[in-house]
Amino acid sequence: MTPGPTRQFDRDQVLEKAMQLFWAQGFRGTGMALLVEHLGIGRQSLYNEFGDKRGLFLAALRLHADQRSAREVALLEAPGSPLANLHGLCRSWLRLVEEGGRAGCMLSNTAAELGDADPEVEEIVQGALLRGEAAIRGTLQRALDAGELASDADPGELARLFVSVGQGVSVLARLSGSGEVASSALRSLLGLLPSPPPVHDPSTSPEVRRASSAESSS
Amino acid sequence: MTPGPTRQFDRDQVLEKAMQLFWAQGFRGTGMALLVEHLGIGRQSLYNEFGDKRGLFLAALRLHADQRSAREVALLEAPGSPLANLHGLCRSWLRLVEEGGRAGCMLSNTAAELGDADPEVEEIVQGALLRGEAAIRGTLQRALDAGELASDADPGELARLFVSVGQGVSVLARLSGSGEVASSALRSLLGLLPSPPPVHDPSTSPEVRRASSAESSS
DNA sequence: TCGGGACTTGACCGATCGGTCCAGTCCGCC
DNA sequence: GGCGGACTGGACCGATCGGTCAAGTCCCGA
Repeated sequence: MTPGPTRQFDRDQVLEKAMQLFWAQGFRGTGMALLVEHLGIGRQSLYNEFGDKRGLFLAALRLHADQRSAREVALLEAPGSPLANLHGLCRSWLRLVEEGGRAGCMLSNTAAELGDADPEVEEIVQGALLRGEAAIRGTLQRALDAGELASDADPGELARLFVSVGQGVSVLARLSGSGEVASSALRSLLGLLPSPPPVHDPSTSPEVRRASSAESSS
Repeated sequence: MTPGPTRQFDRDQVLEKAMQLFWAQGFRGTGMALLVEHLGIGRQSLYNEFGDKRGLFLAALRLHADQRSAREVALLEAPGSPLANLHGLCRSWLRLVEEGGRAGCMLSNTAAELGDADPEVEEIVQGALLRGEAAIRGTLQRALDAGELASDADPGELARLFVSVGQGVSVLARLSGSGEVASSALRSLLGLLPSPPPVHDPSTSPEVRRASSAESSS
């Protein structure tokens, strides 16, 4: 139970690599041999640590879900205009499509591959999506309260639309030529929020830039 | 090359069953043994007919893509209000979620499982999505021309939003508790089309009624 | 009537799958 | 210094994978 005397691998690092492999190739598409080869951990140690392949996958999936939730919550609950934060979220999704190298989103990949086959997998994916939905809904609500949205907007339904588009975009991200479709969809989604981003205070990190506004931030 | 003398199986029927199995369980999740067991065809005949497992899968995927495209085009190009047809399309998606039994859409499942691994698979999926996008865009354009849409609506971007939502919804369909999210998203998507369904002639099913001004179609 | 070829059947193949066993190594602790 | 336990590496396991072989059956055309 204690870390043990001569552990030669870093659990977090192993899990991170496993996540990347499962993410790119799916559960069934990633064999133990390949995992052992790339994880920097012996086969037996792997089984000691995670039980079996499914245990490793679940741990990797939970890691991904947590990372993703944390990132989205951080984006959405950043100080400043809630509406601008929603734009930031969509931009981060877009970045995933354009730079993510065809990986898409591990949650949607997993749902598609194993969604109806493994209740525990399903629970993790569902939980992450629900957390995301709640965060988006909260942000929409704050935007509504701040008068940034049309007064008849429904944060609940809009949030679910956001989640669906996010999942759809990450499916499209797995196809080589669909980046344009995905970015178009995100643009369209943002376009239906009443007001374009009313914010770009220089205090936020300079990575959030749109081509439409001045881009020499530094 | 000719159909042969004593063929004991129906190719279309075999392909249909294969499609359902691959649809539900994916390519890697469906073994040859199970296929042979459920397809009503001997193992060797299967290989004679389709070459190998991948050949069978490609044929099944093409069948699915064609069926889907045909159904969507039929829905969208039906006589009557283009806007009403778009509503009909979303309703058909919703039906897939509610009654589809966690299958989702084979295109999105396949994209998630094999999207970046097999160019030919990718081409089929992409082609089907592009055909769907084009059909939706055309319908939106007709709706625009008929004055059913706000004059500043962009059919191209809206169509891509539709496609993305459709894919997203079919991912959510694979999770047990997400039917509500999916239906909410579709409702939200429809809600952003400027005018609620201007059609409900008593001949169509009366399930989609929103509190709005009754308007008889031409 | 009698090949010949399409089709079926089921045994069979090597490769790979996920998972286990075990001998050996190294460390902290008494 | 010696003991015990955590950890390692690699041989090894049965099961299953996708795919093939070969013998047998049946119909069509000559």
